[in-house]
Amino acid sequence: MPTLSDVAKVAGVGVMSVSRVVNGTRKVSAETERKVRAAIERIGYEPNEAARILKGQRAHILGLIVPDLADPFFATCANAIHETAWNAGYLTLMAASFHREDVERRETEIMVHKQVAGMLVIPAGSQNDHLLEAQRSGIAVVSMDRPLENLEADAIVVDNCAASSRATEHLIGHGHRHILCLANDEKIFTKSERVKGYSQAMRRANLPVRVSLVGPMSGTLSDNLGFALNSNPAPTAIFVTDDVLAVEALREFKKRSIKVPDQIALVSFDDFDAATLVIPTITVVRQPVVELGKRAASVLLGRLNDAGPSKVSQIVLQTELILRESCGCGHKKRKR
Amino acid sequence: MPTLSDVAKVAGVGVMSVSRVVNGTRKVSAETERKVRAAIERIGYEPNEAARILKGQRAHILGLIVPDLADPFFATCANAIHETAWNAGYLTLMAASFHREDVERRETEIMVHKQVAGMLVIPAGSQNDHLLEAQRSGIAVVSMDRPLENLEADAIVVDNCAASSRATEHLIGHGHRHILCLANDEKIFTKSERVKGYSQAMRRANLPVRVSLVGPMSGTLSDNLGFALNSNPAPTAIFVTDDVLAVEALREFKKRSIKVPDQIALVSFDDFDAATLVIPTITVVRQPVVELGKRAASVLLGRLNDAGPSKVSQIVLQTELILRESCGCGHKKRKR
DNA sequence: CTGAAAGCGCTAACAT
DNA sequence: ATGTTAGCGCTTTCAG
Repeated sequence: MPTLSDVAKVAGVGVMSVSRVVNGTRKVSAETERKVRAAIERIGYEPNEAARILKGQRAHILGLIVPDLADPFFATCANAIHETAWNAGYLTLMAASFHREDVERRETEIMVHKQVAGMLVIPAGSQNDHLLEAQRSGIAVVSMDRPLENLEADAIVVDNCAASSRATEHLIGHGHRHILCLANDEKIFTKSERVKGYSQAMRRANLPVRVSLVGPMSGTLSDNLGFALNSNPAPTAIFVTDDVLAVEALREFKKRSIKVPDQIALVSFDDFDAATLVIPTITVVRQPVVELGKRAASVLLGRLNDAGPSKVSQIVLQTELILRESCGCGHKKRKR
Repeated sequence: MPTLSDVAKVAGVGVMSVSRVVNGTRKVSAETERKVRAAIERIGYEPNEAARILKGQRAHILGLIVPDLADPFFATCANAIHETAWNAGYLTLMAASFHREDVERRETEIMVHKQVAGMLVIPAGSQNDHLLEAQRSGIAVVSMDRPLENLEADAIVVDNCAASSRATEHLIGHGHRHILCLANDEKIFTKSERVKGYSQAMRRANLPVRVSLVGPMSGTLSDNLGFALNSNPAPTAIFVTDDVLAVEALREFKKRSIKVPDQIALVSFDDFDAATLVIPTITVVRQPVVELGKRAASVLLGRLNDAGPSKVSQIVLQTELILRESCGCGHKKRKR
């Protein structure tokens, strides 16, 4: 591996001239620059990042922490971030917090210690002082999908609330008056925003708000759905706050031989492969996942270049309601 | 950030004693060790990796390159690798090659330059001299999913061929004699192994081998499937070499109102969410994705610890044939 | 505009 | 068993 002084020797100049050319730090005579560039080219010099970091510079690496790298939503996001970063000359150090705040904290500390240039996080919890710490040590932090509460940082989020209202209103538009909202009982920002959006839409239409929570504390989906369907008046439509839950609900309907959308209409958050394969196809809210990642990376990269710490931005991305059959749209008149 | 000499000062010993305690390089008196550990604890010292790297050591980072981080197969694998590496004290620098050999090459170079401890690769192409280069510079390389041709390296692969034979034989067992193999026309190791496995099974049973290739050079799935179905004798069963293709094929059958498995039976490679949601549910070959990642990471981590360069290993993982309805199993007698 | 020297934090090699 | 010195490749500082 050729070093900077190797270049200097070959070019017949001092090491600092080489350093200045490489970094564009200061004016160098055209003649010197030419010689240096030629020498670099000739011996194939690439700056040693470890030495730069030792001198206090930051690595050309972005840190990314998501709850689970195997989750399609996060994976798609991570891929988009990697691509954007790569095009700007950065690699991405990715980590999964496994939905655990303590793991996220330790990973953050290590990344800070490794002098990453900036961090992108989909935070697992609400206690985010480790990110504050990172910011204090001069690392730009951008949060995605969920805003950071106790900390001023750029955030890119999706308008979960408006999207859920729109989806709910669509069901109302189909004439439904008893619409159940099926959600997980986890306290996750995106999920509670979705329940909120549903509730607001129902209240605006003077319809009864009925939320059925599923989870370790609230019982199984099968049980809860059973109660709801046997209640009076029984819901004629259902809004599900995520794809995993939607898939489970569909299995349940299949098991109970309940016909969608005739007996019960359904709209789900998150688009998923199976949504266009099952009969009926499922109407969903599609999130701009790739854009979420790309924008987050762009914002972060922007911060790295601007020295001036401009005001933090909160970007809210809009969703798309993909109308298919499960909501009652589409004239599926063929008998089967 | 406290440094090694800070620790030395606090502990009242020389820097080397501290270094020795931290790295366990050599014997240190119990007394010294105690003092050093206390000092480290007190001022919260953590070794500076940049300085270590500058001295020629390797980073506590594994490099991972897969064709596409958003692909569920690769993402699951990446997640498993990250977890295994994390438990061993390593972070993972992940990159997507976007199925391009030149990108993979550049990413490899950068990772080598960053002094990663080892590399895990699902190679995008067959020209793998960049990985050879990495090996030469002392970095352990492990390939996954696809073996490396012109290079001696540990490899963890799935027995695509045997799995495909077994799937095909299952269809034969159902009495099918005309079985079509539907595959992509890309020249990817795993995919051609699957076609091979199908072909071998057919030949062993003295049945005609019929492979229908789909892709930019070979025409659309819709067209090719159309030809095949209109041929004489028409296939009564179909073996699909991956989930994406299976999903497309199912859409096509749905469009043409062809009933699975009555008119045509189907078995697919790769398990996928929708496989249990559609009617009928789809029989698939399930790959041990998580194990693939975990084993690959373990093998790599093993190499980092053993100084002795033992013989390269090739681990072949077995698959599971998940019997569902699309192959003709399961007595779906209820009329619908 | 350019160069020489000092030192970032660490460890290999040499002293003690 | 322990301490001292030199230097990894780079940039900051200070002279020229």
